[in-house]
Amino acid sequence: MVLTIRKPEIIAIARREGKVTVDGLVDHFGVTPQTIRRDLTELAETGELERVHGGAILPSTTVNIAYNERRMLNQASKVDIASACAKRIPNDCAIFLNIGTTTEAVASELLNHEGLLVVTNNINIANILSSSDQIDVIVTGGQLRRSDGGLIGDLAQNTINQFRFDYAIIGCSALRQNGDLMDFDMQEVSVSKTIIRQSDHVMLVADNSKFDRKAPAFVASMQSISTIVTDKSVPADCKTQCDVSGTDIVYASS
Amino acid sequence: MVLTIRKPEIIAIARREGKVTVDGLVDHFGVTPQTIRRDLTELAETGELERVHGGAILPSTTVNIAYNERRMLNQASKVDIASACAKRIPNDCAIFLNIGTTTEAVASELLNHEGLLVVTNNINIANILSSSDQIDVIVTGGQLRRSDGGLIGDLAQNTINQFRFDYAIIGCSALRQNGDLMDFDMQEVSVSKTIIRQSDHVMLVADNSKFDRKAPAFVASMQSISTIVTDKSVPADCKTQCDVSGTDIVYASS
DNA sequence: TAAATAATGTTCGTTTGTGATCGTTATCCT
DNA sequence: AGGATAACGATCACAAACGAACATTATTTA
Repeated sequence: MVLTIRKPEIIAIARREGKVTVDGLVDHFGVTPQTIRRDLTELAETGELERVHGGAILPSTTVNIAYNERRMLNQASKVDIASACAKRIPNDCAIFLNIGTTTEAVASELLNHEGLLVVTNNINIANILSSSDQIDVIVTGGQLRRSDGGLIGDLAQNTINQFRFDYAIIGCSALRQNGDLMDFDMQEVSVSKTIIRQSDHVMLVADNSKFDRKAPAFVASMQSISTIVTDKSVPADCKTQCDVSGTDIVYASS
Repeated sequence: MVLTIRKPEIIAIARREGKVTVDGLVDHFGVTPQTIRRDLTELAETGELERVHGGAILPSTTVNIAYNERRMLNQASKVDIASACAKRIPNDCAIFLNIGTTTEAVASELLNHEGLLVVTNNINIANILSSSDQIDVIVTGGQLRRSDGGLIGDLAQNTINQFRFDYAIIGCSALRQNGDLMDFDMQEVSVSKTIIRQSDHVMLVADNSKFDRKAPAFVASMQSISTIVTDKSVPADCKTQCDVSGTDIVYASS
């Protein structure tokens, strides 16, 4: 057993991207392929990764493939956004993390925070955060939606109602030009509304693609949002709306 | 103790960056590599960091390793027991799966059942069952216990109270010779009691090692158990008690 | 202030992770 | 299918990192 200093970062990349390549890690760490191969072999021996030709992947049992692919969408933007979001969250506070791939990225970025109480209705986030002993995780109950690991239904909502949060990190399916948050799923809408009501600061994490999408159900207007963290410049209409409602806009950069 | 000033800062850096290097700390503190090595060695001895060549990393995996080892204990017996248990559970019914490595094994064996509604307070079980589209999974809320993926606290109990189960599959920390189920954790005891109260059939899964153990908290007597699934023959006292209370004994065989 | 103790720096022999080479094996492409 | 190409694991040499022992400096205590 050798335990290299690169191990945690390799695991983090694998968690984030679902896989790692030898070449990618060579570029990332500036070492030879041989060294990376040794690292991956070790990680495979301890069962933390599964070795494949050219790299390694997450152990197959834990991953939902369709979901994992969606997770890869705009991966780079999501990580940037998540990182910017995590930087604005202090230690020792109570936060809620909602369903969504971007909020999952935020969870990963929060792993080095201390003294957090995190409530979530996303079982993937619970899995991610369970590796930190500095973070108390509370899971809302609810029916498990296999497509994305979300917990939905009355149970979730009732649980959320019992808490007050310093920060809520939420995503949305789509953002209208006027800054309205929209979603596909009615059940999620009522959960999101509850979260917003119970939180001092509401941070919306949304990459640029949300502006091109449509979704039927109204969640909230920009007025409810304290901060929006995104990757590229937001449409003018939305920016105006943010000014009116006093919403901070944070642009993530890599 | 040598480290008075640098220790908290080293830990802080490690938490923030996921790792520390000897060189980096040398620059940071303006001391010699040897001093840093001494610091890191001490931090490693107290388990606060894990030493690697060139620096140190966070010991993030320790909890999971401990649990994984426990899961492997008596693995063969557990699979046998789980298989026998799963065979006695029909399709299209509502069941509860409690915290425990053996109940996790049962979850794996249930993957080919159809039309099940499974409620669980074990996040690992939720992960396992999420790969079947024939099983509806409901997760109780609660605080996530990192050591075993259990969800505990009032939230869990309140959720369970809202359901009635055809079958409950429960484990226990120890079984007394007279057939009393015992547990280590008071919080789990009250959850288990609730489960038993809400279920038509209660199946206890317990490998033989439970008879050799002691645990302080009383969960239930054999009278509450409909079926006990185990691997080897149970002690005479316990068997008598089963006869009295009408508890079926099922011996798993591979 | 002097003695005692702890912390840090220095030196040196030892360990070990890394890179290079090479023969083998898996994957890709026609 | 079968050759081309890339990835792989084993082995070895080397340099960096390591720990032990001792010297030196800071800090505490009497």
